Amino acid sequence: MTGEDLDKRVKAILSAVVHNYIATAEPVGSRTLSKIDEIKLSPATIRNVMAYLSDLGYLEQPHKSAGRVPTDKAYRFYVDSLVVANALPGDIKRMIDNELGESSQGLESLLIQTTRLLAALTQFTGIVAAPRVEHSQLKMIEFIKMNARQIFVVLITRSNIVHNKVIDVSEDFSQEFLNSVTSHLNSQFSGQSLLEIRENLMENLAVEKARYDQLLAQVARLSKKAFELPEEDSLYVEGQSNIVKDFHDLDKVQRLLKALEEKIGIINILDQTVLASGVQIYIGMEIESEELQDCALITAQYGSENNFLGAIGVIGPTRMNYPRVIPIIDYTAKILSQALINN
Amino acid sequence: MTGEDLDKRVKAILSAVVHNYIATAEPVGSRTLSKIDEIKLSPATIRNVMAYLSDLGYLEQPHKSAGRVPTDKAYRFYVDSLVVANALPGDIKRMIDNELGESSQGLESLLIQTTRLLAALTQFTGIVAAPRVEHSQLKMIEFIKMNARQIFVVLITRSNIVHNKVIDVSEDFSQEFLNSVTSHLNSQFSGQSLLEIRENLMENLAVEKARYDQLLAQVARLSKKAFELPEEDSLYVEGQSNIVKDFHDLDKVQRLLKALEEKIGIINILDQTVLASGVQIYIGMEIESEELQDCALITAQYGSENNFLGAIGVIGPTRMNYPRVIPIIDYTAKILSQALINN
DNA sequence: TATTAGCACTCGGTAAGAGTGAGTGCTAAT
DNA sequence: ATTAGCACTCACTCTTACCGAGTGCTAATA
Repeated sequence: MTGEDLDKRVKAILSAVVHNYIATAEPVGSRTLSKIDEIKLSPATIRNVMAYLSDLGYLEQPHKSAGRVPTDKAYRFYVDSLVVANALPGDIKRMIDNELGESSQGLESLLIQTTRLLAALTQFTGIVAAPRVEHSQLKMIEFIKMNARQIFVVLITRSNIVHNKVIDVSEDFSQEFLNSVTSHLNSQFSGQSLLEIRENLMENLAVEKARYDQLLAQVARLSKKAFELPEEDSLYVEGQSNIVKDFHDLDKVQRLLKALEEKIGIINILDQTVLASGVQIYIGMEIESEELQDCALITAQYGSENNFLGAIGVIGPTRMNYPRVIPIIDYTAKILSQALINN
Repeated sequence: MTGEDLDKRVKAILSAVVHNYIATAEPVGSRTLSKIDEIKLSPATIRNVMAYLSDLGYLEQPHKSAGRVPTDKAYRFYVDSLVVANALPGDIKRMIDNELGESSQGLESLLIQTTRLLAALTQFTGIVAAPRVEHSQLKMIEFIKMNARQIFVVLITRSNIVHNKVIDVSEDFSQEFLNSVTSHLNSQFSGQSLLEIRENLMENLAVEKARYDQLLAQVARLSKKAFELPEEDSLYVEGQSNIVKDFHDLDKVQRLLKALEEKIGIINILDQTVLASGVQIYIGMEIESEELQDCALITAQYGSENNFLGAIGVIGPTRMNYPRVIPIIDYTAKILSQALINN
């Protein structure tokens, strides 16, 4: 990304600054580095290197007589040079296993639990994007008549994920009739993605209309309604209160909370994650959202190898402890995926 | 509650202090009152009255040389003396009608939308407790077989509210068999509350066990699982970011956010509301929760006359604008109730 | 030639002191 | 019963001074 190829010693100092800043949240001075580190250099030498790193845009000074603070670029370097992520401590592993292992809970409560778990383990804000409906493949659909005007639709995907909703109808269909419609839909569309089904149905609808067959046209309309997609994929957010710890500016806190409430911006970012594989890290300006500056987003997709369903992650300050958080996200995504497959 | 019967003039001054404090969030001094109000009295006289009110516990001074601030007791007096609530402005009325009027959305999204609406209109934090399952009456139950080990249960109540979940079973029941079970359950239990049904089933289970009839015992276990209640009723919360505006203390903000995350405490308070009728107001210490001090909670139940389902409300600072907020809660609850009945 | 010691300089943060003003309680006059 | 007058309180703001961590630059050193 940035063509710079830094000297080994320069890299060591940059890493040390980032490391120290993550630990203390205080600007790092040359004296501190000279003392603490195995980089046996005098403060003066370190100052030279730091000035160099400032020129390259890796470090910043809050004001002239203060130590250095890492920029987004520095965090990016730091994260990229973390070749080996920390191993996940056994007790945390066990916590994740316990929380998500016991199955027999519905999708929704499983995802909520995952979100809470992420927040609790990382002490940041946990986010989980629910599986996207439109690309999932139909396993079966079922209609249950509620009353003359409403039908309850249950839709089960290949991944055993259940979606359901109520649709309004103008005609009073009998349950027997509904059953015949569903068995037809099941045999015709089973295995196709909801998006494909929708397209097929649109064609059908046109054909039936042309035929002037009242009943069939009604069935077509009914089916179309049943496969209509929800306006908005849902996002679970937990642990907002952790934001207060990390940002001491009330204004900043409010804008972050607002951004989390609006959800849509974050869903868009997570949508990218679902396509990429493994743990993804977005730092500061790499997140295109205005409000999420000074934040880092660590995410991973979940689902099975060839069928990724959604993404999980945490949002925290750019100065979060990456080596600690990354393996948590990674492992949680894996266990969640398993829980969904076993489902 | 407090036996005090205040002089008319004293009441006027107390009201004026509360009113002014709600508007400005600044401690109110005697000079301010003497100027602004139609109470044509000198600051000195007002000071006497204020000293009296301080003695009775209606007013407090942040420090000796500051104006007065209302206590919870003062807000309680103020709210109780609001005989006539403000009429709700037409445009707000229309907003509520528009947002909740258009039906054909599921229960969940309707409740979420209500929560958001409350937050948007009041600029405080909106909360909505979902209908409590256990007291609702069964209209019909339906089993859909997902696979050999899992069954999807749909449960529709008299109020046309749909609950659903996945249950795990050890036996591989056929769909036909499941249908026969549901038709039996429907005919036997339709109209009973879920709590009653559970009790009946427990008896059944005992009887069947005694009979050593393998199949019937299995059916009994299956039915029992189907009617098992969710561990926790759900609470929707929106507009947390508004908290930051009203509480300038970071620590306070964090504790409030935490309390909202935990939900259970707030659900308990709302449970009381479902039993009482009309708009309920809880001020400061009247809420038994530690974290919700300095907060007021305005709530109302929703549902039909003889069958209340849940409660809606807002949480804000005790110095919220009660005359403005109360009618919003009141009207929103009414429209939500209608939307659910029309459903 | 790379490193370091030395030094002048910067500047946020804290502390102390003074002045301001909104507000109070009390007393005496109306 | 009400009010004018007055001494007093105390948070807030502003100024001043000082401290110290940290810097950049230059000259000495290995």
